[in-house]
Amino acid sequence: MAPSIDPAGVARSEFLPDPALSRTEMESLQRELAAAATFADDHGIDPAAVAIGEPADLTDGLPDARSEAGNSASPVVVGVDQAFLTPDDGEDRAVSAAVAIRDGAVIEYASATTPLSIPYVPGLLAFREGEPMLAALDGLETEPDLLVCDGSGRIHFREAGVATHVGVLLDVPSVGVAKSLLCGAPDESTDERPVGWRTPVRADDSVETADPDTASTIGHAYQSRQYPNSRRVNPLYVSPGHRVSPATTVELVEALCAGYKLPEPTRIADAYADAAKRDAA
DNA sequence: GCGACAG
DNA sequence: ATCTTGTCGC
Repeated sequence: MAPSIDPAGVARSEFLPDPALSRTEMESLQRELAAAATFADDHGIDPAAVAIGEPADLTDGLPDARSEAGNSASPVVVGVDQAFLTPDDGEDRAVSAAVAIRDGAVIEYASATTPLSIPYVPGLLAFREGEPMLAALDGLETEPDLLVCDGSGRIHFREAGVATHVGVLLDVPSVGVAKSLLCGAPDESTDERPVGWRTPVRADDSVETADPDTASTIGHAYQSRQYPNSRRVNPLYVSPGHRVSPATTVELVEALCAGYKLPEPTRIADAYADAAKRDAA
């Protein structure tokens, strides 16, 4: 019997990592996830409402979490990232970090350490890191209005990258932010572009488009940072995870970047994951 | 067979 | 992702 996806995420266990799953099985599960995903706006978040003006100062530790910070009516953006514990003997474990931000301030942190069941395989990242990410998100008291994941969403061979995988299982709007391109082709060369520049990333032969008629732009290359005289920073590759369109995805990421290459939610989650890893080690 | 590949 | 010091350039 074919697995079906419950919008509320009840069937999520079927889409979590399982050492017994074959590559082929994982790939077909991804096709189901892509079919269940929505690559159009269904969130009601105005990018301007989540814009972050000042970057967090991470030189002296993480910012304190203030649960009462910001306007309680403002959208909550949650950044998720991971670090890894690799003992010489024994199993690898993921240290997942989730950081909830509202009006530019951190209102909550949550982390989780989870054993990893399968190795990293390009295209199957979510089956390695999805479970750990969900574990950290489960520890959050705050309900996310938007998830910002490390890695791709729709920019994926089967249009089901980790941002889509997690977004669909939780049925929460999500976007994927990757530092390198998994597949697809940018419309223009991405070399030496100024901050704010963007170009569509279109599906190429390596992408199985669920909807050949409308699917062409699966994400964007977006230049979030550049140095004054040398143009050597690579762009970000952003793509819809779930319930966000490609165009809005770029707008949201642009609003969440505050001077650094990575959007603040993932930048802070990255620092938090490293700190949590230190404590665990 | 060769190439290419998020974290 | 991770192993790692200094170092070149904002």
